[in-house]
Amino acid sequence: MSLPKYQQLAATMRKRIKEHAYAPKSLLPDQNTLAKEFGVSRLTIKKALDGLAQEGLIYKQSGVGTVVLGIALENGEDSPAERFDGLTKLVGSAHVRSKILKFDITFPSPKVQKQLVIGPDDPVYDIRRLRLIDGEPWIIEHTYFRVKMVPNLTHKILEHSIYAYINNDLHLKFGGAYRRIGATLTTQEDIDNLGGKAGEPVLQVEQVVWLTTGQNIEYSISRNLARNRSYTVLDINQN
Amino acid sequence: MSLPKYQQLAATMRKRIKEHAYAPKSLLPDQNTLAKEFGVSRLTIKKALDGLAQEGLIYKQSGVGTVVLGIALENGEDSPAERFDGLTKLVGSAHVRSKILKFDITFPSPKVQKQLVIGPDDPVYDIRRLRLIDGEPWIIEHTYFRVKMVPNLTHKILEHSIYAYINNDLHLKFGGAYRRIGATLTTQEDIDNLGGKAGEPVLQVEQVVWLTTGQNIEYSISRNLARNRSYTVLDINQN
DNA sequence: GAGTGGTCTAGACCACTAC
DNA sequence: TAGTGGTCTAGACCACTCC
Repeated sequence: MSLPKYQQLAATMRKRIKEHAYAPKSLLPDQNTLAKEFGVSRLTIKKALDGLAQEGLIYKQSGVGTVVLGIALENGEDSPAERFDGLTKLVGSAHVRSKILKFDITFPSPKVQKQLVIGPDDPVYDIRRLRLIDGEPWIIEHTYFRVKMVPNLTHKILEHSIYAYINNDLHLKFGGAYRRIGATLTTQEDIDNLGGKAGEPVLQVEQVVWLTTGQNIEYSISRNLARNRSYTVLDINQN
Repeated sequence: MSLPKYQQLAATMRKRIKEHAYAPKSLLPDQNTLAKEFGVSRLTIKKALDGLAQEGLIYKQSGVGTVVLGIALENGEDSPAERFDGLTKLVGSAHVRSKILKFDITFPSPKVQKQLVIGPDDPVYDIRRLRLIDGEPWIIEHTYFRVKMVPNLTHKILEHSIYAYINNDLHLKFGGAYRRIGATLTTQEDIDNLGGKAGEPVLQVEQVVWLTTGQNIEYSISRNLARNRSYTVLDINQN
């Protein structure tokens, strides 16, 4: 337990809320009372509550108090952090397999140059993988990595988790991603690999991922049959 | 100017970053230096920087410093706050018109009961609107509001902005939303109203909106032709 | 070892809500 | 008027990175 106090407090409070030790729609004890109970300063309590507010578990209103919401609970743990762990960690590596459809090095097309903010002479890996969950075809991923930033990719790595390689072996950290979600129809490749029919709707997620250094590392397009997966977002209104 | 100091500081720093007074990829002055420059405590500086980090403008690394990223800039201001202002405010009320396709009161179906967490006897408005931007059909919205929470809806309100009515007249505040984005094909209604063809892909956004009190207020399904609009997400990796 | 950001405290004042 | 959460300070110690 070397977590900072405010995170430990947040965990405790989260547990109490989920176990309804604090009833939904009721007011939490005020921050001074909580500070005394836990033997910490009020600011530390506030910081813990700030985190819970961002998760949508509580709502704080000056002059009134802190209300227990308990809504985000029902919509299935949608921790934003998991978004950067890749499919393998999300579903569990035991269930995911990858079939490599293409593994090339090329110079980037103008579109890829623009997305990765690189010049035409900066080579990229051009990868196409079919991701299977429990043997069922699920997603086609078309990914471009800068060779300079993700060197020495191998078939072996591609068959497992690229993200694990980037995090654990290259020690690179994801800073964020920009995603565009759209609807399209099946292409011949979708039909061949995903088992779709002609004219079936397909959900497409286009994304640019960058590191904490601000450098773009990946541009990818993921496609799956609409009946297999949708994209969910939990949006908490700050202000 | 009655904004808190840390927000004013954040605004100043944001401006400096966007004007490249702090060059991208360079290190910001350290927090103690900034605290002296602005004549505030270090914690206030940190709070300002925390905000900028959440926007994806900078990245702070303990033991190193604070790097200027300047990436989110290019992807077009995607302020999450705007998500709760509705289409009218997003595009500008001068450009938006609404054609009311349906305006009823009914008892909720089992599905709507589940989404709004209400009983079968709690009446809801059943609204279908075609939203037009600059005269062009854009989105079909199928919306359910609890009558108890959004009383006295009129045709006049529906033709303008429901969200403005909820915020300004009812003084209710949105707490958050849960959205599911999926891909489907055109229905007959889409073809009739959006001008789509049969078998064309449609982007569908299903959402449940709740208030700061935790009560669900709205369940809605929005549909638009995939060629007209996609859904974008900016995702910053916390940790 | 020097410098960075992260955490934490004790105490203070403020704006807001409610009665 | 009393109580709430929001802000802010000055000062302290820590873990971490880099030289």
